[in-house]
Amino acid sequence: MKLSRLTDYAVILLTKLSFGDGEPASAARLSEELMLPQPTVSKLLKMLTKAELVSSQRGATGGYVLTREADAISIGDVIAAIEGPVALTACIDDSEEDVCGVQSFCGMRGNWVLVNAAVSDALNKVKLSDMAPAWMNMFGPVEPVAEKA
Amino acid sequence: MKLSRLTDYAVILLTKLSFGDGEPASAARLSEELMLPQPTVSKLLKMLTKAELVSSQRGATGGYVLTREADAISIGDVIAAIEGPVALTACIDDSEEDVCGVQSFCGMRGNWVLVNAAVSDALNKVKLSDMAPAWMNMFGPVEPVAEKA
DNA sequence: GCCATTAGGACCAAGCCGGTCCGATTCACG
DNA sequence: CGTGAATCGGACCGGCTTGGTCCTAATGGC
Repeated sequence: MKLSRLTDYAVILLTKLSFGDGEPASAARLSEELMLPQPTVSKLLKMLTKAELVSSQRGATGGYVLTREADAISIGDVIAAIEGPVALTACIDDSEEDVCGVQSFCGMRGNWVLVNAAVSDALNKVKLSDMAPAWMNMFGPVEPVAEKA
Repeated sequence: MKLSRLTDYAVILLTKLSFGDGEPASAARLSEELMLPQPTVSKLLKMLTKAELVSSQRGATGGYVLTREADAISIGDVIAAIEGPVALTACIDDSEEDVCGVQSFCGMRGNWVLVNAAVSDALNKVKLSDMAPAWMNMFGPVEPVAEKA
């Protein structure tokens, strides 16, 4: 039981953004500074935008910014944004009625909900701000990239 | 974020076994009574055996039996047996050092461990016995299958 | 010795994951 | 106000893991 690397990256991305100075950070910039594959970063930012964890600014000086404070974003939010809602068993969250051919057992699902809630709770307890340790300063808060000219 | 159907089936299987009378239940029998695909059931039982959640008895009157009481088996155990240990991020559990090309961020993983522990804990709190509601008696405790003759 | 049952492998189809691309949109600047 | 460059946005694709099937060998009861 593990979660995808995308989610891992997403947390890193958001953490990085939380150290920004409010100026929109471009996908290219983030990818470079975090040493992550560029297209993947773009895709992630896209997902996070759709989940409204970050807001996007198009155009020349565009980029991405967090929509909320780092302590208002939980790991559960990120996971939900990237991997979909936390639904341990199939027929928990929405629709999908005939997914389980074994309707007779669906009574058991009631108990799954408990497990589900427990996990979600655990996931939501940890905020994004908790993931950023001191060493994050290593990267410096968006220092001017002196490399092009 | 969801877990595989296999795990779901595994829980059903184990729950069913917990209602057995101690007599080994064959894979074919279980598959029939639970209306689950036979080969899949076999595969699952195999996995569960390897994880030592059930013990197998070969030969003519063979079958599978739980190795422990239902209240001594947690959902976390089952998940670990089917989907591998609960390791949310890549480089948490064992070896695999160069999996994350971004070594510099591994400091963040320390916090993942917390999340990991929280989830594991939540998963281990729920025992197999908690998943078996009253209606399970519907199936009856291994009543003689009167259908062939 | 025969039959039922598990053990363990090889094998295959489907779906998701991770990654790459190109087009649509917006702002800066002249 | 027009041009252009830089940005986001969505469509596309290969590859790998997952879910599921099958067959053969080993084992124990009868």
